[in-house]
Amino acid sequence: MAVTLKDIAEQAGVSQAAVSIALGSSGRISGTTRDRILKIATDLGYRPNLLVQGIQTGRTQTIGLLMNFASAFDAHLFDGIHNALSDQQYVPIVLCRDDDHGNVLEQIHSLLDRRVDGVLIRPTDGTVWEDHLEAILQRGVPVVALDVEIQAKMPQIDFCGTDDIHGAHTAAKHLLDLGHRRFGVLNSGDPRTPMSIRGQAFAEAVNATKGTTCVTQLSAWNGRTYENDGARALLDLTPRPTAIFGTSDNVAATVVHAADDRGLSVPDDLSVVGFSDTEILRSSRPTLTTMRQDPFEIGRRAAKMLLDRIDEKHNRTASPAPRQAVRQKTELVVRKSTAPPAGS
Amino acid sequence: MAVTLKDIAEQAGVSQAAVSIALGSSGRISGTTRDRILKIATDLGYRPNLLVQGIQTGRTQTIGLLMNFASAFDAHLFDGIHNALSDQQYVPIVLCRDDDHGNVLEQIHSLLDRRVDGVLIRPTDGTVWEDHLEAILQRGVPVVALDVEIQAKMPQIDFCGTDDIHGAHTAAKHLLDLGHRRFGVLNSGDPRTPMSIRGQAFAEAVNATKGTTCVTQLSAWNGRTYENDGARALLDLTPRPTAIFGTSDNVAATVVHAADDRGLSVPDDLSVVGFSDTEILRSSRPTLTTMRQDPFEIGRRAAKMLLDRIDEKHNRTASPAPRQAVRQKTELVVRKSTAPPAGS
DNA sequence: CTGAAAGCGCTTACAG
DNA sequence: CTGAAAGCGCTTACAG
Repeated sequence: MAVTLKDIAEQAGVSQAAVSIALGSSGRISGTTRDRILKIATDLGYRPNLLVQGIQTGRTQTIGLLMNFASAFDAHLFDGIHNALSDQQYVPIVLCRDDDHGNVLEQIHSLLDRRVDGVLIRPTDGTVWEDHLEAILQRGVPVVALDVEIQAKMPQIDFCGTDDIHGAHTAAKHLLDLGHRRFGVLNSGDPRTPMSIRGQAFAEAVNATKGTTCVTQLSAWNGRTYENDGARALLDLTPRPTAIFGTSDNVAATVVHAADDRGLSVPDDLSVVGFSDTEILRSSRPTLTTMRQDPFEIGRRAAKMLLDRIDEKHNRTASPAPRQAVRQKTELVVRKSTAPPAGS
Repeated sequence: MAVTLKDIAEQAGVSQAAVSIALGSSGRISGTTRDRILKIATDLGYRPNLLVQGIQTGRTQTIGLLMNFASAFDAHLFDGIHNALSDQQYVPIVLCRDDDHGNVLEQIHSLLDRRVDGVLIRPTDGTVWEDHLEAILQRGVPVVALDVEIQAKMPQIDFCGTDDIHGAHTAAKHLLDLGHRRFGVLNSGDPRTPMSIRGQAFAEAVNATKGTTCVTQLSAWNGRTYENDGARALLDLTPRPTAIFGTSDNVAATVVHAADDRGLSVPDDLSVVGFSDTEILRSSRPTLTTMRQDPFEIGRRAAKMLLDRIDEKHNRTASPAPRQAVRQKTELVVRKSTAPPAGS
């Protein structure tokens, strides 16, 4: 069906090996025959079979991507990854946590069986990644963690994500500078997630100032949205916090809504800070003060790190570079949801 | 490195072909040796090389997926696809429109070169898909269109999406029943998109009732969010519409915001209906009346249709089934953004 | 019922 | 500088 090297070889009157070499980069074939072969290949619409090349060269130009999609943040992460990959003719096989078939190990094997050159993984949910990653590392397949750092900082696994601690400190400073002293933090469950890291860093930062209080609440994630319960609990405190740090824009939005339900005005009665600067919330009322992340750039950078590792593995020149952990800085975006506390 | 059939054959003292047959389904090997071979395979941790199997059998257990991610709707679409695929040990190579590398044809070749068994495609943006799809169809690779129907209804391309016309009619009926007669429709650019189809169907439905007016406006999509300009233009009409149909939840949200900016109350001064029932907007204020879609089910169904076509192709029993076009019904969800017009 | 051989479409040593 | 051969790890006719 498809055109093969053999077809070209027959038309050109040379061996199949000669065609393979002519089409390859290692200019081993004289200019004139080479041009002739190339022309025939083009005319016939030749396309290499990447499966065979993969077997032969040990490179499939394919990576595995393990991540879930829920928000616009995730979408941008993917766009960045896709952008870096397509620059180098790579494509991703994308697998996500599936409630019915939660077997991560099987997914990893599914990637390995297809001989992916590397794996990009966003290690969310409670999975014990350290165990599952064994299979990948044994095969010598590079792995990069995306957005969420793997708890046991394995020396073979690079990381690319956000400087959550710095971001949370900046948010804390913003609110402290405005004069706030009673804080609430709205967090999510898993201690490994960026959200938790932010929440802890925020609490540390405000606690370093005398005369402050800071109460942390958890917000339940039902798989699709956050519940309002955590936000309500914070607003029911006596005395009520004057400022609440939402560890993501989405939980921050639940605070705004809960305040609205109680007739509290943001920012007059309550200041709210989010984290991410997701576009979808840019039109929220009031507009949200937040720490801007650049998920596209995180995705792009992470994919590049992975591609570099893959190259490194094939050009066995020097010894491999040490583990890299890139943490991108966030930027404070002040909008209408923060103000000095009432009566200050 | 990896365990091969040869390794197993040596340990078992049989030929490599025997191992291949023993591991396959066609019980051609006697029970006792077969069990022995299976045990050795398990002990050695044998995993088949799917690249080789792909070359050999013509099936890679891999499909190509061409779609962009932006909203939660897209994420659910993907979840549904993933769910159906993983049921059958399939994985998707996911490619999306990339502003810098917009060459769809190259992406298609990139999939074909990797010998995907089928392609699932969401034919958004202005691309002339009919042309690009040639390359796929020539190879005999099945294609299913997802969510957006390809304009020229090619007989080889199945479709799975939403019954937009029925949904728009239902929305129109809801507002007409409430007593509205002056309508606005907020739409998006491309006439092939579901949004446009909904807008037209809505206008038709209300125009079928005497004494109604219906003005359509376009809302600009800046690649990440919708601008408010279209919504403002509708609110500036004299007389102002009493009800606006947003052809997606996101544009409906811009209407609510624009109304808010003008001090108009929803639903007292203005009724707004959305389309999709995206979770992220369930917490909007006021909560939005909308036509609920089930993107998970659309994705799942579309992927199943594709897998069926792939099977059909390999089990050349009967002649192929005719083109299928599945349009899922939507459900009207009445919330707080719709009410009878003022003064009625 | 089982083994030896051919073949899938390439690349890469190895001879001339 | 070029051709013929071997090999990647499988599956599937084809002989015994």
